[in-house]
Amino acid sequence: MTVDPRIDLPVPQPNKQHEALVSFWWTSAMLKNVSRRFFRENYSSEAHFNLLATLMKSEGPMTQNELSQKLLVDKSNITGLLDKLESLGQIKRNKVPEDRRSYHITLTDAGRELLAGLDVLYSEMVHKVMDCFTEEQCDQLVSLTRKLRISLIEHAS
Amino acid sequence: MTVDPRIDLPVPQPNKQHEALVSFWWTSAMLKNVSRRFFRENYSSEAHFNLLATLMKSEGPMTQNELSQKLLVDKSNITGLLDKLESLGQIKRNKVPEDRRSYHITLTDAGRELLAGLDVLYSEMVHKVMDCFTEEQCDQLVSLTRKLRISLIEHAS
DNA sequence: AAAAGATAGTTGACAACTAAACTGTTTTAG
DNA sequence: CTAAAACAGTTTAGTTGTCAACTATCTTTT
Repeated sequence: MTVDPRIDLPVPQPNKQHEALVSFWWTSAMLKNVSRRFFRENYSSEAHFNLLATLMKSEGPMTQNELSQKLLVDKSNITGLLDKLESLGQIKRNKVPEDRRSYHITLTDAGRELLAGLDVLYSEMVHKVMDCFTEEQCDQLVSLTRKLRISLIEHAS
Repeated sequence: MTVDPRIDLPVPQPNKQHEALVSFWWTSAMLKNVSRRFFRENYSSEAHFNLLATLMKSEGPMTQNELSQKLLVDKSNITGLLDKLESLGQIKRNKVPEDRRSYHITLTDAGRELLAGLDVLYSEMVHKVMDCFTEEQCDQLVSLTRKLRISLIEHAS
């Protein structure tokens, strides 16, 4: 029984700041891989789930541009994603009378049902993964990552 | 002067565990975007830099398989990446006498020079982004992300 | 020593994403 | 009021990555 080599960083870092950022990056690569496999097993994808969930939880309809900003992806990506989901009958593009350039995107019943199913599995997964974190640790993680977001926006946007 | 909408999470989360994981995910998406732009401005990419840096810091030569595991990407991805870097004269594939299936990958002088240049800019960037974190906060981030890696390996691999 | 299985790397098909150029529509400024 | 600028969404081309099937080599089992 050996220790998984992915637990510790691939190379030593020159100082604590580097170490913290690389540790974060490294973990996010792992989360990405886990997440890809999880959604793949459930015949979906991270982008798909996030899109449906964002639509579900938004108050009022969203435009593609708003979705693009919320989801931190390029708007051209949203176009393609919505094309697919529309053809699967999970969302609808509704013309906006006040602005003929835009669409209001809404979930169909099929979209809502699919999301409901995925949400159960997703919540189970989150619970399993995060169960070893105390409330205080969760709070710390939220606050540290929020700090990092602010810094990223400030120094690199 | 309004607050950047990317600071706070796109949708409210049902509990602290969800919030922590989503906050982490969200931040990692931002870091990814920042990182892509940073390396693109410097005529490189995250994958490119990570590969060179990993080779540089390894003791002894590495095989493609080892690189693939260190970098958490598929081995076929390493093949393509190395093809490009080899054609740019930044790395060399050296036949391994003891195992004729493998190559030992080494940096060329050109590769080392490029990396040295990138490393300066990268370190500046890390310093700028992480300067608002105290040592203690860096430690916390390292320890929380390490914990998350362990949990991800345990519950989802 | 031979057959079966594992491993290193490559290939090809594909998925997810970006960026830049484009179309059509709306807003703003002279 | 009209020209210029900004904006929403699409298209196209290119990048980065996966996965599965494949070749060649090495290891294990018997």
